Amino acid sequence: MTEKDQNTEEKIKAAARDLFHQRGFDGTKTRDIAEAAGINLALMNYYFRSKKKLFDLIMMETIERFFQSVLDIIREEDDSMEQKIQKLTSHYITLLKQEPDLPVFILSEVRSNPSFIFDQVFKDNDVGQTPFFQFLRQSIGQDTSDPSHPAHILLNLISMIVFPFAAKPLIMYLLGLDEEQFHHMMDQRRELIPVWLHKLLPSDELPNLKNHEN
Amino acid sequence: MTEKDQNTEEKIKAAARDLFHQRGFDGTKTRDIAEAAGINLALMNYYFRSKKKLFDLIMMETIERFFQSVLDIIREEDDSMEQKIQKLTSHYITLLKQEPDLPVFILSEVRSNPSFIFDQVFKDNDVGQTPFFQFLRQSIGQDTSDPSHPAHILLNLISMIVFPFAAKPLIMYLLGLDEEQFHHMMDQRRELIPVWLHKLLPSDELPNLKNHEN
DNA sequence: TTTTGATTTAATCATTTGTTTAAATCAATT
DNA sequence: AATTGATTTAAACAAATGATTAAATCAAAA
Repeated sequence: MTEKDQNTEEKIKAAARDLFHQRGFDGTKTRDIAEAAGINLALMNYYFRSKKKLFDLIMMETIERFFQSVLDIIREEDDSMEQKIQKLTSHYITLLKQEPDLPVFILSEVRSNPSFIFDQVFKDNDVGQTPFFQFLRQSIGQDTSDPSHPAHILLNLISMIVFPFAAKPLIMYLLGLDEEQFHHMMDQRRELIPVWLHKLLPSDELPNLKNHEN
Repeated sequence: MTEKDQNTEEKIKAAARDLFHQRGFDGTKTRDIAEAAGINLALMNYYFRSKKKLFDLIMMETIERFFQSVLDIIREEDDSMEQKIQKLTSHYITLLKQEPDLPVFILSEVRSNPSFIFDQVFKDNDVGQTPFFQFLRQSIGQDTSDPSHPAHILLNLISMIVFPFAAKPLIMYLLGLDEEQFHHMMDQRRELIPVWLHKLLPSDELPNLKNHEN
């Protein structure tokens, strides 16, 4: 692996990542990747064996990058639940402003491949084994018709953060926004979502979400 | 157009709709459609000219079907805003429980084609020309940092309704739900979302969303 | 400088994929 | 029953697509 080779490999990965994120696996052609990376068609197979293997690599890196932050933020024991919510909201709005294609890419590729993608990524980092998620799953057994049930509240948090980016072109079209106005609205949601989430809870103490702090 | 012909045409459309909704345009092969419909490959071209034309037809019908209800519900002048919210929530949760593929299908196909899909559908029904959307667009010019700004509140409503279905496989995986538990949670959200939305507003009168009723 | 191994290229291959064609079949009318 | 037009079929085509090959190029080591 000389300097140039590494360079070529990275150029291919970067171009492939862009295209896969924008157009998905089926919508991306090997010749598109080669052209976007400025390399010979055969080099894609030389470095990554096949389109599918390249895709799997990028998919794994993408999922890992996307979900790693949840872990980091949730595990920080010095933060209160409110602080965690603020950090999650802020982090993901920043991320999605830069890469608005991520939600639809992940969701549309997950519908074909099922859980096996996540088994791969989550078994190493065991997101699911976090006290937070254990608490969540255990609470599923209980009455989920409670308006402040943790599963619903979490769903609402994720929905309010992610959906506007997933539906970005549609929202811009329907509300008649330009790129700048859209970003401005998302910046406002960075402050507003924690406020809204707080209103969804019965008291100031967030009794249903607090499980291992204060 | 004899009885049998109409039948064939409908069989093709039904099979194509299923496959396009599940796998998108690029992921659906003409031979898959033929096999699923139980017809000869050439009949797809005989009845619909090309895969693209068949797709465009189905896309238009799907979008129209999906958004027609918004219009019907929003335009009903005898309903208060709270009633409209209840009707919207209930209607779309019923629809998405039956067809959970719709959100990802629409969002992933819209990312390639831009607004031109909606121009087609919305110019006839002029969703955008509804007093509701005119009010919305006009209010964009004003201070959108207001926590109860209509654009944000509407975004939250749509997000809370649609996102859980868009992310259905992921949510089932992370929360460890089976199909029945997931549907049960969605049924609960039918009642809960209007309650939550109400909490996001400053007073009982929903001052920012009421524009042409009581 | 020569050698060696890695990298890059142009050309080609085999398969998949969307579409067409010409003949066969069917169903209604004469 | 024969005719007519619509529908269905099997076969084939051309282009697109993912992958491979053999030769050319390059860069470092001998």
